[in-house]
Order: sequence, then structure tokens, then C-alpha cells
Amino acid sequence: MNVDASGGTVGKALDVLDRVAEFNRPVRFAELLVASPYPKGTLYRLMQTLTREGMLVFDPDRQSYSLGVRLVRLAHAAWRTSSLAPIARPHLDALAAETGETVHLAQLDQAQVLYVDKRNTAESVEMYSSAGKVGPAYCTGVGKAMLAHLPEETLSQIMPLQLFHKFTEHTLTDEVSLRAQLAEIRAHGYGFDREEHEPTIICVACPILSERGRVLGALSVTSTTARTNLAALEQLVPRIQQTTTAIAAEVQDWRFPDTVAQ
Amino acid sequence: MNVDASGGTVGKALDVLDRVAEFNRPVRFAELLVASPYPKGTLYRLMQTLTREGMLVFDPDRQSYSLGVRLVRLAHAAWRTSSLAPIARPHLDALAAETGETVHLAQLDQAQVLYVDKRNTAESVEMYSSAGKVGPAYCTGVGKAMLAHLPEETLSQIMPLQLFHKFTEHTLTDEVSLRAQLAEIRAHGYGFDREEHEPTIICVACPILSERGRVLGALSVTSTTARTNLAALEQLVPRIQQTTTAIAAEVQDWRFPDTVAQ
DNA sequence: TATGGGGTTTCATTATTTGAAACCAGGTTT
DNA sequence: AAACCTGGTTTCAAATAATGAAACCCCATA
Repeated sequence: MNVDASGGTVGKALDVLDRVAEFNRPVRFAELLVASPYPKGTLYRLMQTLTREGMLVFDPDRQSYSLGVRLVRLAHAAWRTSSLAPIARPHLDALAAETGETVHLAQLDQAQVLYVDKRNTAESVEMYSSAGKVGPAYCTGVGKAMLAHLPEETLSQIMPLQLFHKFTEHTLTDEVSLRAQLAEIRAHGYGFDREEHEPTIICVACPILSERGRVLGALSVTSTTARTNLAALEQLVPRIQQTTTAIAAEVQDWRFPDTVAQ
Repeated sequence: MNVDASGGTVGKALDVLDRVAEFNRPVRFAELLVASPYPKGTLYRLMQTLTREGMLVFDPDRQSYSLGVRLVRLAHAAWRTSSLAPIARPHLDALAAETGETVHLAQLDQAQVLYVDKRNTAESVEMYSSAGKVGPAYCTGVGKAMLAHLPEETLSQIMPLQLFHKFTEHTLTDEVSLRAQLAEIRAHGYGFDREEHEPTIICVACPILSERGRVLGALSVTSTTARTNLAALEQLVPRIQQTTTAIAAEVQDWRFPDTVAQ
């Protein structure tokens, strides 16, 4: 899952953070040691440093480490300045209200899909429990919508990182068929998830592109085969695209108010 | 604001992240350069590394850096494993519903208050924007409630980092008066914010303590002088304490780590 | 064609990081 | 009680990565 970062010390430190995160629970030094490629002393000092820096917290009672709340503070800033979520919020609200379906807003993080906001049909909005979740790129609507519009250079870096795990019988499991579908998505301007990640779960997704065509994120409307079908979802495409272009336009204005070079 | 981290490379890298975060907008290399103590080449390479690692993102159109979404992913894990928020959520819901006032859940991050969850009276869900926000410790209800129960050793580390900026005419602006009030809070088990941070804004706050008496966080109910007064808020203390002890008990069960180590 | 402000790279010097191994603390086994 | 684990911490010379002054590059403007 993690392409280990080249040489530098900070790369290793961040790698340690990732590994701690993967545990999703407080973790002991020894546990992390067996999961890491670093020798005892090295890992020990890395964790010392990270703890001193507040990126990890050590619980003396349980003798275990977890991710520090300093991350929450940094992420707040990241979320505000680098995610589409603050801008997209009202648009998501509207879209979710109109369609009555689940709406996802996602961006790319490394080779994965990172959900930065969500509107759930029934449930009230959950906080970081939905923002911050990651998912595969090669078998989700938002993932493929973004991949489809990536420059070839970036795509070829990301492609080998896709796991191509066969979640369902519809999952695309190799680069060739994925690339074929990406071309299709690029042509149409939108794509589907045809129960590729979870059975019965289907969605339409549109990319959010900058003026210059750079991929900013993607937006999807999700439903189930029990309630609807792809053809019906496809009817929503114009409405979704209206939303994505609105978001893209606002991003253009709002995110960089200082440089308005005409 | 930033206690600059000792020597190490990762310390510097994280320091750079903090500085980028402080801008709260995409920032150019040159801007950051003047705000940083590092020489050109060094800063440049640090930012290269952080960008390569996904902790920063570089927008080639605008030639500017922002915090990377990788942080959002990490924070998701941090929030789930190291914050009280997931556990406290239903309790906050109940408390907010019963009191009809704004409720804050906070923890300590370094010397600052970090809000990890919030229930806002009228507004539906402004939650995203509130989790991750930081505030001063010396002049907020939650801040003082936590400081009051810190071991002297930790407190004396944190105290010199308080800015003691006089936000209002009621702000405590020196260590002596703050310490006096902390003793009082410790004695009563709860504390107030008497318009110390913002005029007309008042609150009662109770600490959330572990079995061993370690500070886990704090909970506050906030209102305005227009709507109520301190005496009325004080009536809520038993209800708040009921909530804090419930949260503390659940934390104990789930054996989550204490958040203020050292 | 000059001038200058970003931004990027070079390179010898410096100092941090590295990791094998020793060490320590505390609980278990013999 | 001695020997022996297991998990964590520290040491120290060697290896490596970080440093920063200065040169360089690009491109816009004068």
C-alpha cells in the first residue's frame, strides 16, 4: 500500500506515521518494529522524535503509541486550503437534496481516492469519519473519473500502484481494461461504477477540472441496484456536471484571490 | 506560537508544515522563505521533500504550495484513535439537545486548545470547520479546565508559551492571576470563561479526567450574556459532569491513550 | 541589452543519522 | 537463586544525508 519513500529522514518519519495510522489503534513499539523495515535503534529514535514533535502520543499506562492530535490541527488547515470541501459544501447539499442519493466528493492522494466530503441519504453528516477515508482508485466512480483526466506521465506513475484486487465479479483487474474504460470516460465526460467495488452499489461520477484541465477532484452520486439503475443515474449527469463546473469556477476565483493576472 | 523544534531534520520539516498551515492559503516559496529561519537552499529542499511525500501540494498554475491531502488521511486516523470525539459524539448530541446551547469538546495540543468536536445551536452542521481549530488555553473555559488539572511539571512547560494577549477587558494577562484561577477551578471541579476571549461570550467548562486523574480533554457549554448569565450556566454543571464522567468511563473501557503524555 | 527577482542547482563542509551490539529492567523458567 | 527471556534504551564509530554560500538559470521588465 505504501510505496516506501526514498532515502531521506523525513520520508522515513512520515512512513512511520503511515504505519501507525494503518493499525488504527494504539500500537506498541515491538509491533511496529516487526512491521517496519528499520532496525530497532533507528525506529526507536524516529518514534522518539515524532513523539517529541507531537505527531505521535505515547500512553505510558499502556506503553503504546498513537497518532497525535497535532495532525488534526494540520489537517484542518489542509482541509480548508487544499480540499474542495469548503467550497463544494453548499453544492453538495443542493445536489444531495435534489437527488435524494448519497453524494461523494473525492480527491487523489498518491494513488488512492481520498474522500473529503460526503452527503449521506439518511444519516446526518459524520465528521472526519467520512472525510479522510481512503479507497481504491481503479474501481470506484470518482477514482476512475479522476484517473481518466490525468496526464499520461502522472497516470503511468500511479497505475503500477493500483492493487487490482477483484472485489466483485465486475471489478476491472488489469491495466489494459482499465485504460480502455478511462478512454471511454474521457470521451463521455463521466463514468460509472458498475458494482465494481461492492455488489449492488452503483454510481455515476464526473471529474472536477480546472480551467487548464487539471484534475482537482471528482463528484459522484451513488445508489444501489435495488433502488435504481445505471440508465436512471445517467439522467443525473447534466445536473452533476452543472455542480462540478460550478465548483471548479469557484475554486478558480476563491482559492487564489491574490494573483488575478489578466 | 511555534516552539521551534530542536535540531533534527524531521523537526524542521514539520516546522515548515506548521508555517504553511499558518498562512491558511496557498503560499509561494519566497513568502515562506522570509517567514522561515532556514536559508534558501535548505528550505527549498525541505519543501521538495514534503511535496514528494504528499504533505505539501504544489500548484504549478499559481506556483504555490499548500498542505497536502495526505494530512487529511492521517488526521482521520488520528481523530479516530487519539481523540475523544468518536466516543463523545452521542454524549455531545444529548447535552446539546438538552441545553440548547453550543457545546465544545477540546483537547490539549502542545500549549494550545484544540477543538475536536462541537455542537452548534442553530446552524446545522458546521462541524468540518470546527474540528481542528485551535484557540488559546489561558482564556478559554476548556483551556483553563485542562490547565487546572495538569501536573505541575507539564504546566510549567506550557505556561511560558501562553501569549497572554488581552482579547477583552476580562482576559487574564499574567501567570499569577491565571494560576490563582486554576487553583479555584481545581477546587470546584469546573471553571468559567467570563467574556475573556470574546465579549458577551461566556461558558462553563469541566475537565475530562482519566481514572488516574490525567487530563484527557474538556467539555464546555457556551452561551452569550444576551441570553443568559454565569449563574444560570452554573446550574448545568452537574449535567456536564455527568457527561464528562460518562465519557471518561467509556474511554477507560476502550482503553484509549491519554492525550497529554510527557 | 542590461537589471533584478524568483527559483534551482552545485559542492565541499558539517553534523546528523545509522545500526550492530551492548546494556538494562522486569518478569519467567529451571 | 541463577539463568533466561522479552521489550525497550543507549552507545559509538562509520556512513550518509543535510547544509548553506554562492553560482546559476529563467523570464519579465526597464
